[in-house]
Amino acid sequence: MGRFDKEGLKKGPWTPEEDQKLLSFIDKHGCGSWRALPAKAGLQRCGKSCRLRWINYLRPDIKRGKFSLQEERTIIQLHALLGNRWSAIAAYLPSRTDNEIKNYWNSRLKKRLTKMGIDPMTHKPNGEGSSKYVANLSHMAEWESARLEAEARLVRKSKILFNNNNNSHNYNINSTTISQQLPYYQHLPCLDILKAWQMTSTKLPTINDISHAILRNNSKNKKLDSSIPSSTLNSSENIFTNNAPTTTKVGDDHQNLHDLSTINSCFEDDHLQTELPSFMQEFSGLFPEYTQNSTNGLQVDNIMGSCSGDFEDNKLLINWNNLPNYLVNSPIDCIN
DNA sequence: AATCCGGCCAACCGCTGTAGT
DNA sequence: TACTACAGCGGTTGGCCGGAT
Repeated sequence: MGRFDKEGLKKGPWTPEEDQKLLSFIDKHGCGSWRALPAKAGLQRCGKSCRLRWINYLRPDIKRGKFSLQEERTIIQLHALLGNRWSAIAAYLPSRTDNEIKNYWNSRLKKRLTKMGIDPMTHKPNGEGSSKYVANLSHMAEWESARLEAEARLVRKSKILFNNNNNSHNYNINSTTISQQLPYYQHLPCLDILKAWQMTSTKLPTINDISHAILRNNSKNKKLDSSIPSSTLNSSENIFTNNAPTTTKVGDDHQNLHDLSTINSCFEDDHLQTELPSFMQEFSGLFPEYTQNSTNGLQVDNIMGSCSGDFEDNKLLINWNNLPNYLVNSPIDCIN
């Protein structure tokens, strides 16, 4: 049964016995090194194959079965924004794997769009199509790419911080947690903060907000059991409710002050504080429906708080919610 | 009943980016 | 700085299954 490569490693479908071996090994030891895992687990497979089997099939949080209408819509809209970046799309559908989404797209959604007269690659109508659909997506694409840029910048920052303050993030390598399978940046406090902000905050955070939120998050996680990764921030918790530095009373105050100065210097030490406001200005005129009339718009007096000089007098009305969330909830009649 | 065909999906392959040395 | 090893990603393949003929 089964195929074998020239090194004697098994290929092809996994048997229930192999699954069981892999599961129980990961349960006991975690999945630190995929290369070393098969030998230790008694499997005649390459590490890559084990990793794939775990990520795409055995992981306990995987949702199997039919995609819901909402999920379909999310995939279509995110594909319009992100293209074939399946892992990025999967990040917005946490219980689905990139492979599953890719398969679903290739086998069904692509064909469905084609049938509707929409080019599945460009998301533009081949002939007469829905202009509303296309107009929505091109606006969204602009916003999303801008947002991704800003997020990437923050990730770089947080990575620096993360390395500098690494002693506050002691992940338990041996614990079997799903978050271990996430890309490294999803472990970083900064994105947690952005996520939480996007879901809960009614105002834009300033650099100070972000800095203090990072500190609170770090301090909180110092107290948690080490088996709980720091990325498990409760999405319903608004970490921006406490903005005043002097009232931050979490963890060791001395350490907080030290961490805060490190964070602030990181934000100050290159272009972030000048880039972000000008980049926001660039986009402020693009979408009048978001900058002027949106009923859900947010009054933004000073996007970068005290860090921005030029931008202080500009008042924008921006719906600065998480764009993919917006997309998921926005109607696109032509699809359903 | 046998064969064909298309849909579906798990798994593989090869490339790329990154961390470690 | 260059090199190596490895993880992760997206494209592709292969095989199973069910419906049509």
